[in-house]
Amino acid sequence: MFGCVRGRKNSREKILDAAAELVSEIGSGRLTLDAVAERAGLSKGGLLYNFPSKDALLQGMIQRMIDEVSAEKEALRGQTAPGPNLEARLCTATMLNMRCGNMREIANGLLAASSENPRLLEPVRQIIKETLERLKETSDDLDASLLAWLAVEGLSNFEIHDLSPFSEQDRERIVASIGRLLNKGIAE
Amino acid sequence: MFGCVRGRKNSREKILDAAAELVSEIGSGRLTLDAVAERAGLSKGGLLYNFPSKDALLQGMIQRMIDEVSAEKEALRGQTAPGPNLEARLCTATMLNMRCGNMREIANGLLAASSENPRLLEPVRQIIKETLERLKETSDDLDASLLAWLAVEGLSNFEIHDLSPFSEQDRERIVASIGRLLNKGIAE
DNA sequence: GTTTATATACCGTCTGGACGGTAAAGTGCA
DNA sequence: TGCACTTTACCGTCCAGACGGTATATAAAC
Repeated sequence: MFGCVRGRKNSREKILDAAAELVSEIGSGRLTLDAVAERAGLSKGGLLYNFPSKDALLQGMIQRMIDEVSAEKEALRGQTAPGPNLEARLCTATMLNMRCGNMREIANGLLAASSENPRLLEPVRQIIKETLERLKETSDDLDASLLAWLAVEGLSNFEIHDLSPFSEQDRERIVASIGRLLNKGIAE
Repeated sequence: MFGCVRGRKNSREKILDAAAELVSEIGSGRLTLDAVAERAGLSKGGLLYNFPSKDALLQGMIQRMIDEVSAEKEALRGQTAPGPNLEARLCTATMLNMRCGNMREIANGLLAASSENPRLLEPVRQIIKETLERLKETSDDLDASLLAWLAVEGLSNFEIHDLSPFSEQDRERIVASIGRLLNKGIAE
């Protein structure tokens, strides 16, 4: 076909998958190059060829997360009904949707990065800043948008750390009330 | 005088202080026993006498955090005006108050623990579960209480990771709207 | 009240393994 | 043949924990 099948692209993806899996299995602090290499079906040398250092690997993980989240968000943008606080509804829906599947991996990767080297979170910081700016520009009810955003962040954080005390019903109720908040705002 | 000045009680506190400081200085993943010992003005052997393993140290850090937060909360209980959703107002105020000072240390310790060994978060999980139960039992407006709680969690998480995009004004505005949410609920 | 015994608190060194990273030697496609 | 990619073999450092030892305090025995 086109390009090399055992090419760099392919290995990189396999490595990032392996790293993400491992982080959610054994915890962010225990991620080692040896383990990633083995899981990815590659020698350590091969891993270090693709990512010349552990920092580079973590950076790669973060970048992929960012890309995935923003892809998910843009995908949702197409299917979201118009209405008030559109941007906030997109942000919250994106996070809430990704729960099953890669959400856990994503945020665990962030943890891995920040426990190893907080500076790696810089791109994330940037995204968050931009998100706030967009919310400020476009929200019909900024208070509601910010609260909804933060609540979803809080919920996600609970779920990431396996700290969530909520039943499925609880969660649905919360999601619904976030929706109400974004549609109707705070009372008075 | 009385007793030993270099008693266990004293050393344990010094060690926990040192560990908390270090975590917020160098990051949760880089905490080593040697560094803690040196910072605490103690040999490594002495450290390991007080906390027989690194796990035990992390556990100690978590327990102290829990105790501090709950003390802060009870202190606030005395000075909080009666009104709707009292428990939620206490939870949120506790978190929001502790920001300057030990809040950062506290949550960084949690990070250290969870990056090293996620099981250490079990006591925290328990606290969260209990908090939810109390909120369910006592809230006048459970939806508002949960949203407020989660929003504060989200905000705290941003601040912990140095990810908060909010200016001081932004933050005040958010705190105010959380207050309004708890007092007046979601519209309609 | 002095000796003996035991507990408490701490020190400093050592070691074995883990882990990040390097470098030379293949492998196979263009 | 050269280039992209990978393996194998290795190095050096860091670090948790073990261990043997010390000094002070408390208690018990005589």
